This record gives sequence, structure tokens and C-alpha cells, in this order.
Amino acid sequence: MELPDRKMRILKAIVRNYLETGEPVGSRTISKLTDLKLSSATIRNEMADLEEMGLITQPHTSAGRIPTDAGYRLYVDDMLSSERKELQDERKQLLDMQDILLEKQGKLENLLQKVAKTLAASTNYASMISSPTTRSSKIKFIQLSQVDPNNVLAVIVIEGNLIRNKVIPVEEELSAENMLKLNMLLNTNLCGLAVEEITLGLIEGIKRNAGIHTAIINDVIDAAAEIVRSEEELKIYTSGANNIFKYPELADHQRASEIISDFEEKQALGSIVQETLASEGQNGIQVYIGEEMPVARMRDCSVVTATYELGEGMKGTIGIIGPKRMDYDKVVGVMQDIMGQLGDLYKPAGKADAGADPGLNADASSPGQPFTIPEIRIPQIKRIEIKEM
Amino acid sequence: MELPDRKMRILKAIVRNYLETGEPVGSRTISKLTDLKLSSATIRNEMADLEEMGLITQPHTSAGRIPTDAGYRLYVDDMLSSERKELQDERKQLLDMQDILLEKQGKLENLLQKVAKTLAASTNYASMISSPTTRSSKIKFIQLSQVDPNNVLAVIVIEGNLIRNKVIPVEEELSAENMLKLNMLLNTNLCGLAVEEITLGLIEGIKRNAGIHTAIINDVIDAAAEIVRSEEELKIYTSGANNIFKYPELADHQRASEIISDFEEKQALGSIVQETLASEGQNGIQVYIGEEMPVARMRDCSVVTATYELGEGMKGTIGIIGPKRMDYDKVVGVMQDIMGQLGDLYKPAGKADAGADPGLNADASSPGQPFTIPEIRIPQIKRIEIKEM
DNA sequence: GATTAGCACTCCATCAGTCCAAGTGCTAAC
DNA sequence: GTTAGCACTTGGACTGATGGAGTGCTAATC
Repeated sequence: MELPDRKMRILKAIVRNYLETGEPVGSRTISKLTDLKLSSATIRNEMADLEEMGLITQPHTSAGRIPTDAGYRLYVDDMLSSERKELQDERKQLLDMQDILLEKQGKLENLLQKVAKTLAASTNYASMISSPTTRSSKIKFIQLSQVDPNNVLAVIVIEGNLIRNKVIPVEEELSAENMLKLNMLLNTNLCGLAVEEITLGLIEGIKRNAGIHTAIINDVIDAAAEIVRSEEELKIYTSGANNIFKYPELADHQRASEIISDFEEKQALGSIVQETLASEGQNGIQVYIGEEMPVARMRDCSVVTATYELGEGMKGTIGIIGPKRMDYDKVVGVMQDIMGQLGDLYKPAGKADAGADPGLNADASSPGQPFTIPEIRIPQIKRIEIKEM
Repeated sequence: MELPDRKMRILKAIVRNYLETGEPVGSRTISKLTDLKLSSATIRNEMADLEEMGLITQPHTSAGRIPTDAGYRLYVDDMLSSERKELQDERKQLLDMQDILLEKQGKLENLLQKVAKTLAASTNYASMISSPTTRSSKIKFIQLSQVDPNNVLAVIVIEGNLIRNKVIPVEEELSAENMLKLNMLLNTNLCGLAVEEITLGLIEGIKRNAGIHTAIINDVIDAAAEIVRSEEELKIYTSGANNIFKYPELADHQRASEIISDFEEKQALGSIVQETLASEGQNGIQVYIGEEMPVARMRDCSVVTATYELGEGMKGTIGIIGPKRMDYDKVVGVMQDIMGQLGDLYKPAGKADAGADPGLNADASSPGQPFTIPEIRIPQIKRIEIKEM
């Protein structure tokens, strides 16, 4: 929608003023606020037009105007297309995440939690961050080992160097030789494949080659699938849910309760993440306003989401959820900042200088595992002998 | 504090009525409610006494009475000492957790989350549950393996069959023989020990025996310590935080915001867990009322906590947080029920019948690992040879 | 034709005043 | 020791009046 310049400026002034005050804004206010020397009467005429166009509305007859969803949308779109250029030049660093990012011992889980906290604290809105999805997660390495007569321990390394293990109950103990064969078979057939790429045909093939122990093959593949699946399971960290109490329009019992509940369950937030990942907006940032919200119960909110990338195609989503009258400019700025800083976090292993190497751990479950170790080779087992102890 | 029977009955009636209605309760109401045929005037006299004793209070001059913290305390103590007997007889099963408990594929994380949800849903209060602490967690088995020239993968199994792994960067590649020695050395020296039992002297001894690679020993032990530490890290799952909106006395912005924040941060809840585990109350259940709350910001709430046991000394805490006027009877009942059901969950591996075997997984990070597999043996490595692939 | 001044009108928030129900404490009678 | 009765207090709900903020419309002005 194209709007004559003057109307646009008035709309912007209305939106901005409303964002600040949360009160309906009247013609006189705008008349004084803008630098286009116009009387309140003229503004009133323009406002009547804007209202007719569905961009602003009156809560009641003798009140000022507030933006409609469409009004916000226009404002945000305009901002996003101009903001981008500004920011790319300056690349201002709004948030000092030094402590967070340098914290060597931290796990990814902690990092995400802290980013969420930082986001919430610096914006005064509620924030969320999803764990990076490893949708393309390929199996790098599988190792089975007999842990006791009834159980086989499967260690599976998937791309991104995430390590998962699972104990598989078996009925018969495997000999070391068979175990070794099995390991080779699995590695040669499955390494480099994403779980989605493992077809039934492939499994059949492996089973044929395995000859014996077809049962265990099934189990292992099930395990692998389950492991990768659980890896893909979206984890969402939130912070500052209580910030919604700062905005009266969200703080009444009904709404607050619903939002808090959605934040606790996290399921609803998941759908926002999905939505964001599915449709990448311009310049990486997406804004859902009111009715556009993927989550029905949050129709009184807006959410600004962005996709961050942690290298190797591991993408996650950060989001700020607040009232429709949120400070979009600020939020978008903070978002871009965080995106940038998270992006910088991943540096190819070789280039990372010692000081800045985040030394992140890839996951809670594999603590201490460096985030950027290079290729993992299949370990070579050499001639080894040991007596029973 | 001993109270004449009639005063006690009146106090109980006041408390019970207030729990139900949330309104100050007047003398007439009590007169009609109790079966001790007394006029409202008499009740008024008794109430004046109770007020003098600090058990009830008036919000304002011409209002009914509400219980003070001390009044609740007396009520709860009385209930706890009588309730116990009742419940031990009947062992009624209030909650049907069949689906939850039988869900074979579930991880402990999911179980806990679901228990929290069940608790919240069935009580209409906010609930929390801490992951079981494995404070006595002993190392069962350590295995190092060279993953690539620069990294060694350490897999550590601790009691309760929790498996953890960590990649340790090393400067020099170890030979298979040395790796094997190291494995044996570590296992013989560390297995069966809790991390607290690993002394500096012990480490020195290991290092001496290791001869070479003293650096890696340090790393491995650090890793082990870190792994066990991260295992002990209290995880807390919550549910139903939004239930507080059902109780007007908690639902005003100030209070709600604080409580929600505490629920999101979970840190404050941690101190409740600590407090509970530290001082085990009578019959396993503890009630903190108002000012007794360990968390200052929740002084308007009460919390009922209980310690559950998941076998092998793994203890965790469940808690219900609600308004001071919570339905203590019901909550205590539900708590005991859950405690029982969680307790039943752990059955010695041999005795568990197939149908009821929960088949729980011990942790998110080791999905699919049966919860009750018996002793883990150190795997025997036999003569194996393999060419470089 | 666009802009502005002026005016009548609308609506909401606020405040004071009134009334009422619920509950109390006290006294006197049983 | 218990109860009936009464004067008193208090908060909540309702009412009506008032004023401020804002609008739409019209007529005058640039």
C-alpha cells in the first residue's frame, strides 16, 4: 500500500506516540509533535482519512486514535526497509555479551538461556530462543559396544559433533568379531546420511549383509532414528515472561494467564519457531502483528522473530514477544545485534583465535565437548588383547 | 500449642470455610456451619479469644475473620497428624498416572514434566518437581577412546546407569596400548567411588602409575568431576504457574509478576528444594506457610513439598505452590499418592513384571536407556584386528 | 482547493454522596 | 455460660454531577 507522504508521516507520528504512551493519541498532540506545521483541524481531516483506510481506529467516539494491525504493519514494513541500510553501515553493538560468549565452560543450553535473559532484560519484553535445529543432521559415526551380556551401548555421533548414546537391550551376547562387523557395516552404510535418507530398502540391504543379528540392526536403526529425532526436538528457552505485566493491555488476568501458560508449555512458542523457520522474512527478521500471530491465544501480542545461524547450517530462532505497541525499532535493532553476535560465535575451527574461541559445548548431554572440533574420524581399532579382570 | 476442643473446632471451621470461599468468614456462618449448636454471639466471643491468641485476624473492623499464618499452621499440623493414619490404610489412588508411567519410550525428563503437569492439573495450583539428585552418584565405569588425533572421547557411566560423555582435546595421539592401560588404570582406581571421594592423593597416585600422559589424567578427572557435577545440577520442572491467576490474592500485578518470575528463573524454587531435602518433615511431607516460605518473594504463598524416591537413593522433591488458603487436605493427599506411585515405579530389575516395567530412560541425554538395567560390567576387549579403512 | 478557527457535541474518568449488607462489640437478660 | 438485641463500623455498589480531551462539521481565510 502506498501512502501519500504526509499521511505516512502522520501515521508514523501516531504509531510512535502510541508506542510510547499507550494512550490514544489526539489530533492536537500530533499537530504539536510533527514538524509539518499543521493545525489540529487539518490533522483531524487526515486522521479521518487514515481511519477510513483502516490504518487507525478510535476506541470510542471522543477518544484519540490508535493504530490498527494494518497500521502497525505499514509502520513496521516501512521501518524494516529503511532500518536495514542504517544498520548494515554501523553494525552497532547494543548488547555487551562478552561475558556470555567468552564463558568457556558453558554449555549451549546455558548460552541460550543467557541470551534469552539478555534479550528480555534489554528490551523489557518476553523473549524466547529455540535450540538450533540440526535438521540436516547426518550421522557421522556409530559405535556399538557390548556393555554387559544383555545390553549394547550405541554411541552415535551426528553432524555438529553431537554425541548421543543409548543402551539397547539384546537377547544374545554378540561376539567381539560380530560386533566389529556390525560396526563396520553400520558405519559404511549409514555414515553421511541424514535420518530421512535412511530408506527401508537400505535397511533391508544392511540386514541382508548382516546375516545374523537382523534384530539388532532394527534396534540400532530405531535407536539412531530416535536419537536424531530427539536431537531435532525443539527446545525452547524463555525469559522475562513476567515483563508482560508491564503492559496493562496484556496484564489482565485472562490474557496474562494465557500468555504465561503458553510460555510455560512452550508448545505454542514452538509453532512460532516453525513458522519463522519456514518462511524466512526479509533481512532475516519477521514481525507478526496481532492477528498475524501464529498462536491464536496471543492475538493481542506482536512477536518479532529472527533466525540465527550457528554455523554448519544449524539454525535457530530468537523471538521477542510483547504488546502490539512494542518498540519495534529498538527490538529489531537488538535482534540484529544478537543475530550478528551469535553468527560471529561460529568461526571455522582453524581460524578461531584462542582468545575468542567460545569453546561452547554442543549440548547439555555432552558437556565439555568443544563446539568446533573438526572432522571426526572413525577410530582405528588395533591389535589389542586383554585378560578378563 | 494446645487448644480447647471447642476453640479448635471453630478455628478449623473458619479455616475450612476461608479455604473454600476466600472471603472473611463471620460468626453467623460458623454458627450455622458447625454442629456445635452455638449462636453467633457465642462464636463471636470465641473468635475474639482466637484473635487474641493470634490465630485469626480481621482485615478491617467490620469484616469477618481470616486465619493468620499461625492459624494455618495449627490447622495443618493437626491435619497432618491425623491424615497420615487414614491414608496409610486406604492407600487410595487419586491420580491415574497409568499412561504416564507406562509410557515406555519416555525419558525421565518427560516423566517429570508430566508429573508436574498432572499435579498442577489435579490441584489447580502451581507445581514443581526437581530431578532426582544423585548425590551419592558413584562412578561405575569409564571408557576413553581416541576419536581423532586431537580428541579423546570419554564415556562415563555413573550409578543409576546414567551415561555421560565428553570430548577431551589432547595434544598427542595416544597409542591403543596406552589408551588401554589408561582405561584400566582409571577403572580400577575410580570405579565405585563418588566424586567427593576422589582425593588429590588418589589422583597423584594414578598419575604416578600412568607415568606418561599425566596431563590427560587431569583432564579425565576434571571431566568426570564436571560430568558428575552437571548431573547433580538441580533441574526443576514446573507446571501450572498460570493457576495463580485463579486466586485473587496472588493475582495482582506485583505478586503475580514476582511469582511468575520465580517460576521462570527456577532458582528460587531450587532453594525450596534444598530446604526440603535438608530437613525431612514428618511423614515425608512438609508445609511452609506464608512467612515460613524459604523464598522471600513468595511470602504470600504456601508450599507443600514432599520428597520422592526413585530407588538407589535418588531423591527428588515435588512441590505444590499456591495461596496460603490452599486446600491442604487435598494437596497432601495428592502428594502422598504421587510419592507412592513414583516410589512404586522403581522395582528391582529382577522382580519387575513385564507389564508394569516402566522402562524409563534415565535422562534426556541417554535416550532409550532402560532405567533399571542391572550391574554394568566392564566390557572385555578381545583380540581384534582391523585395517585402516 | 487546502487550511484553519471555532463551536457544539460525545464520551470517559473522577469524585463525592448515598445506601446497604455484613459483621462486630457490648450489654443485659436468660 | 449462653443468647438476644442493638448501636456502630466499614467496604462495596450505585448514582449523579463535573470537567477534560477529543471529535466532526461549518464557515472563514489563505
